[in-house]
Amino acid sequence: MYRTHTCGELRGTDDQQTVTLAGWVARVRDLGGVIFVTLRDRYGKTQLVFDPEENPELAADAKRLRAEWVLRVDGNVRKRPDDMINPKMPTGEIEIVVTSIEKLATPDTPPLLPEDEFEPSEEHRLRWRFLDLRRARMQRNLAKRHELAQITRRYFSDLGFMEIETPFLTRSTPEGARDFVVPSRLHHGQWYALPQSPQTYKQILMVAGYDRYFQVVRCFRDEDFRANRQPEFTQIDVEMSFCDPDDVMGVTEGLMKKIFEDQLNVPFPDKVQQMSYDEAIRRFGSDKPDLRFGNELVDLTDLFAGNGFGVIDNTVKAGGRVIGVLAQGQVKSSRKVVGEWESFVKERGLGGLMPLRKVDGNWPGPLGKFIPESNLEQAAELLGMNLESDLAFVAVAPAPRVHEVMGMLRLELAQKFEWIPADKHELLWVVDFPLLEYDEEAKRHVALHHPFTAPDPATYEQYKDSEPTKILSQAYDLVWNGEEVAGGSIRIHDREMQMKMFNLLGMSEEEAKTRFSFLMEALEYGAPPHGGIAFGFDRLVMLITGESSIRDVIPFPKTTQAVALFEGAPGKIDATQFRELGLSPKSDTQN
RNA sequence: GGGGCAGUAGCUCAGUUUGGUUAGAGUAUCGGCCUGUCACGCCGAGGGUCGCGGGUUCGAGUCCCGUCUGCCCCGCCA
Repeated sequence: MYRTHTCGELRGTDDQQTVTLAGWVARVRDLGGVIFVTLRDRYGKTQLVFDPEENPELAADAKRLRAEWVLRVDGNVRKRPDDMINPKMPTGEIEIVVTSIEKLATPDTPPLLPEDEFEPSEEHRLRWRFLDLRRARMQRNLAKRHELAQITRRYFSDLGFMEIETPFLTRSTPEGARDFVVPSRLHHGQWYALPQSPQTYKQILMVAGYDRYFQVVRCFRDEDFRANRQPEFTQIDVEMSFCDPDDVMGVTEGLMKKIFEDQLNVPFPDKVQQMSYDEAIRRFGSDKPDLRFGNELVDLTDLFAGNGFGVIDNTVKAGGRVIGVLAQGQVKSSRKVVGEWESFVKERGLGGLMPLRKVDGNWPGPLGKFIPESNLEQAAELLGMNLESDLAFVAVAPAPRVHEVMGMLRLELAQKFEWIPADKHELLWVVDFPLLEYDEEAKRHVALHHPFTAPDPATYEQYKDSEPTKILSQAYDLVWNGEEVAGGSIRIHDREMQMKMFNLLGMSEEEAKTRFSFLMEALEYGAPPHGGIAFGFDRLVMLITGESSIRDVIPFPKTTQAVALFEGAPGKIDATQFRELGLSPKSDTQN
């Protein structure tokens, strides 16, 4: 038998028991006589003791133990004297008086010590992932990940949802992110694509009558990566038939309530507030506003325009807006610091940033030069400024870019000056998204959500032929502390409507039929009204564990260059593989 | 695609501003001492392609150019 107990379970009440433990050597503390060894497994750590007076041979052997050796030990549980209890360890009341050791593996010095005090670079951690994953924090994170998957499956199953798998080898579809593609060996010149999400499959499952579907599923997108964006990531994918947005939102809130109450011990709001996309952009410059702090954007256009300030007047005439944001307590910011904030917005496409503040009874800077004092005072009032202590930043630029950038500034200021309370949780639904936006580069409309999102009927009728970007959609995003944790919509279930949507996206009937044949076909044969949502599973786990990087909740993540440092992917393939696939490598990429 | 930061001992970092003797510290490793530690402590030793390539210079970890890797931001990501 390798073990009778794990390294995390023995307590004072187990005193005198004969036990066998197995695990990794975390530390050896050789005091010259008595030797302590901390043994680790994923359940915890337990202290082993070797006393040379009781067993000199065994103690001599224990002296030679090294970090990360794998041991099986027999021994007796001994309750520690009161003054030697380690209150920081769950097993701190006891230790094991070892009677025999079996060394199951005696590795050389490892390149990384998986103890919390050592924090190697991320590159190193990813290169030696199997060692890094031994650390307690990573084991806790992956345990939380497992737990959330279990909660999810239980929750949806109890509500009558079925988990149904959908293919990973599917066909490439236009719209949306770039596909990862896989060459076909049996059909040279043909390619599979890995799904960006199971979107079309879950809609087809609705047509097939599986009226409540969910799946914890991997999705793949070949775009440029960032913090918290991986080429493959996991979604909790949900779809239901005969539902309106409230049904989907209700089901979504139910899972969030479980997460809040059972995982975070945070009360869940009776009613999750809703905010329109338009309002979110106007007030926070973002479609995922962080409501944990104020400093809302304030539109100062009416106060500042028309006073002979050229930049403002000209920009406003061309449709721009003047937007201000409060920076409390910052009235004394130096010219240099203000300049740094200006660089921040300039890097994001604004022309400049003007400080608004009163110093020694004057309003320094360009605003004070052109804008009447009463208007400046009204602006300060609207921004909620305390003129003794506060500063505000003002920018003028075309909307909505000015809102977006000032929203980024708001977040950056909040982070820098620590305005966000650590224990606060703010949830909201963002609704009434535009259905379409105009893509200047492609010279056509593109779907804001995806091309299967149902339009809001009223605005559709009103604007379909005149101003399609004013059509709203039946989409909804759940935002938690400024992070989008779930997003979904009611889908188009009518073939004609779907065809009109493709037309709005600049696709001909023929094109739509070819590219979305299977969906169009399904919509022809009795599609129920349906809708759904998808949660970003990795992000949820990150928020639950309190981690700040998605990579710390994914066992084998990729770098921002989409490289797997541990396995070494992507890698070359050999000439035979090329031949079988009917492909010929460019000379410089062949082995 | 654009920008920022970083790369020095197995690991984490200092040294780069202002070029100049033998590149340091902590930790890990090895040796010695130590009987109640829990990041044990003390003494000592070994350990370096200063990411890589080129350039400037009498002399480069330090300055210049290029390049690779990691992280972060903008764009992108329905």
